[in-house]
Amino acid sequence: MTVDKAADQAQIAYRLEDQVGHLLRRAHQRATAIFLARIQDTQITPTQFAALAKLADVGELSQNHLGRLTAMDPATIQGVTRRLKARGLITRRADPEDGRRTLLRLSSKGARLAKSTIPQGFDVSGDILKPLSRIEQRQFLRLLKRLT
Amino acid sequence: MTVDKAADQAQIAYRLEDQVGHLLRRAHQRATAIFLARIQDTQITPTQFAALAKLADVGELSQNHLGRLTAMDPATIQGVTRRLKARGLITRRADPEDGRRTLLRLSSKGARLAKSTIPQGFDVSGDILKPLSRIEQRQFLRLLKRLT
DNA sequence: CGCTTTTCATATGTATACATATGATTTTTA
DNA sequence: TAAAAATCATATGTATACATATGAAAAGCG
Repeated sequence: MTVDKAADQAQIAYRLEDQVGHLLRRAHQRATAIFLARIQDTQITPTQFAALAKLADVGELSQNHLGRLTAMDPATIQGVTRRLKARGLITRRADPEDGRRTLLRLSSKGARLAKSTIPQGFDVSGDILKPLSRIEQRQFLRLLKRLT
Repeated sequence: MTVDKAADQAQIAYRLEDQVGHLLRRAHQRATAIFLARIQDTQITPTQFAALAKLADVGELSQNHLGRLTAMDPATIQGVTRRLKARGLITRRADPEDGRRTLLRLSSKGARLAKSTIPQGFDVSGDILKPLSRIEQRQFLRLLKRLT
């Protein structure tokens, strides 16, 4: 509102380069590129990695529950888990207590991959934040968390 | 390196929720959702809006140049401009000075849409940053720009 | 000037991301 | 407890995002 008025009154130009949405999109592109460069030998994507890491952490989960924990809607997590299953990284079974649910867990192959890849996840985060000082990194993460 | 070592030695868990890549992905999802909620009547996406805003700012541009200015690779900007053209929001012509290039500009309809929508772009940015104080917003933008 | 390299736009294929619809199942509620 | 509402997984369609390949055209260079 105030911003809008100011833009009208003072003829402030809309500079795409200064808009937070555009900057978030670019930062996300860069983060994805850094991830893929680091992890490339496993042919795993950031979202697939997120699913594996969460399963490694929590154990068995229903598909939609895993989606919620990794910020993927049902349609997206369905595709991600389908590809992980096709690669033999996870196993599926019907939930004996809820006929709607499918329970997912890491296969032994998936568990091995998670174990060997998760350390690289720390490196990826370090690379992404490398342009900032340690103090700035903490500041940034603190603020970023409030915008999710 | 140091982070990695610390993780190995102290058994620091990999918490997806704390990783900057995951947070950037979620923040981008939220930003997109806020944009779409604000702009929904025009049926314009954030990237389409970025292209329109840039054309409104600069005037005529080659397709790949527009892509560079809006952070889209050639394949992506091709799809975006194809859809904008299909909706009559931009016009295309061959570059008389370079046979490889296609020059793009806003149609009168596209110019009208840009003019009426850009003010809402400020509101979108404001909504995205709303969880932060004014000072935190400036801090965040300053740091975010260095991670693009 | 000819040849190599680069750039441009397009095309194809894979992978998110999400809206919407569907059928099965569970939970809620009247 | 029967009907309504919600949840789960799947399916379809549109839109980024990018790798890779292609043919045309321009730029670089020896």
